[in-house]
Amino acid sequence: MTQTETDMKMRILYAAKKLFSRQGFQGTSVRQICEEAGANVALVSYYFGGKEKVFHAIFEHFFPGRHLSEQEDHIAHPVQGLSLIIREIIRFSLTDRELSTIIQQEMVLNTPRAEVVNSFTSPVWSKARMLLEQGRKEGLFHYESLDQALLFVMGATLAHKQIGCGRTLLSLHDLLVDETVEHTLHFILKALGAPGSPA
Amino acid sequence: MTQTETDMKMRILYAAKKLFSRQGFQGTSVRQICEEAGANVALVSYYFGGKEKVFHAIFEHFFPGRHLSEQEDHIAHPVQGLSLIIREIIRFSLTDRELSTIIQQEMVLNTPRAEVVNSFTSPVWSKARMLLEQGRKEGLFHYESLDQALLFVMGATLAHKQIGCGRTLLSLHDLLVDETVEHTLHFILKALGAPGSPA
DNA sequence: GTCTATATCGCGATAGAC
DNA sequence: GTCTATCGCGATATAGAC
Repeated sequence: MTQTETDMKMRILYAAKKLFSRQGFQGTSVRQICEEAGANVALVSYYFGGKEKVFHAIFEHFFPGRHLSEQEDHIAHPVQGLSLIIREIIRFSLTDRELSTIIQQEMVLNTPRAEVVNSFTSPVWSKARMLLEQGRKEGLFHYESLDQALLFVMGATLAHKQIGCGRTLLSLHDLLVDETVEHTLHFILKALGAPGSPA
Repeated sequence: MTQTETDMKMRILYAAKKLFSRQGFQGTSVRQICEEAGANVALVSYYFGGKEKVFHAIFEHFFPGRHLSEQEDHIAHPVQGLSLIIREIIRFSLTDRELSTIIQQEMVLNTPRAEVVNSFTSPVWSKARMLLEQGRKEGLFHYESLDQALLFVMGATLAHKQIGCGRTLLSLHDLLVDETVEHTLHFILKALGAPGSPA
């Protein structure tokens, strides 16, 4: 793999990631990607073997693979463990907004590609579910239905992604990462009745 | 407008609504819509004047126009008012899942159509924002940032829509409307420190 | 009001020159 | 490794028969 090959491959990858996040997979043509990357139309086939393969390549390249799953094993305590997961998810989705938008798009549209995406994301939520359940047994969390609790946590955690509609409703248009993380975590822990959350 | 015209128009409308929600606007062809509706391919142009117009027609037909905006005026009390809004939004999005999915899709993909959608949905959230602010002044809600609070409320309210990924994570695959409404509301009010929410 | 047939377009992918 | 030219397909939309 020469330097120029890597270079052009990566430029296509970045261009595709950008355009997919803004227009969706279906709404983005190979021609557009190559124009954005300054590459010839044929190079997508040459380097990746098709548009679909570009999508997969983006994922394998940019998804923060073990970043979460390694750390979370170290934390067995429900409150701290759940907090870590939520923190990392928000941090990721606010840092690589393009990739997290792509994930959301595939989920919402229930694409064939969504299953691949799911295989990356669902282990994390599965861990969150475990911690919620364990935390209730230990008297740290208070809720009626585990399903409803998990649903609530997911919704609150991914709130900022759902809000294309709210952009005009918010006075600050660019969310500060740390502030968003802390406030969201605060709301969630309070809702779950976790110890240490002020009434 | 004859009965047969209305009939076929509506059949196309229902077919399009169904397919748009499952495959997205771009992912659905006029041919598919007409096959689903048992109509000829040319009838979409004849009745509506194009695929895009079908989308708008769906919206004008099925969006619960005044259903919310009328009622909410009657309630000035922040806790009760916000509760009503949240209740109605969840109820709507669980009742007409097709339309609410379409709304979500257009928002996420940031389509030109999203702006139209926004004009229907944003007044409701704007009211919610007002009630949040007013509620804090009256000492009923407790939060630091109004933006972050609104964001949280929106995320939690629309949680079930965001969760295509969670389908395998939940043990109950069909959410009961009333149960979901009550639990979500409970979580939100507790997170906001509203009076009457048990610690 | 509904049909067939067709015009026009843009897509993804590739063969083959360089 | 990169280009041009083109193939084959399926899309929307419409003209015109019935």
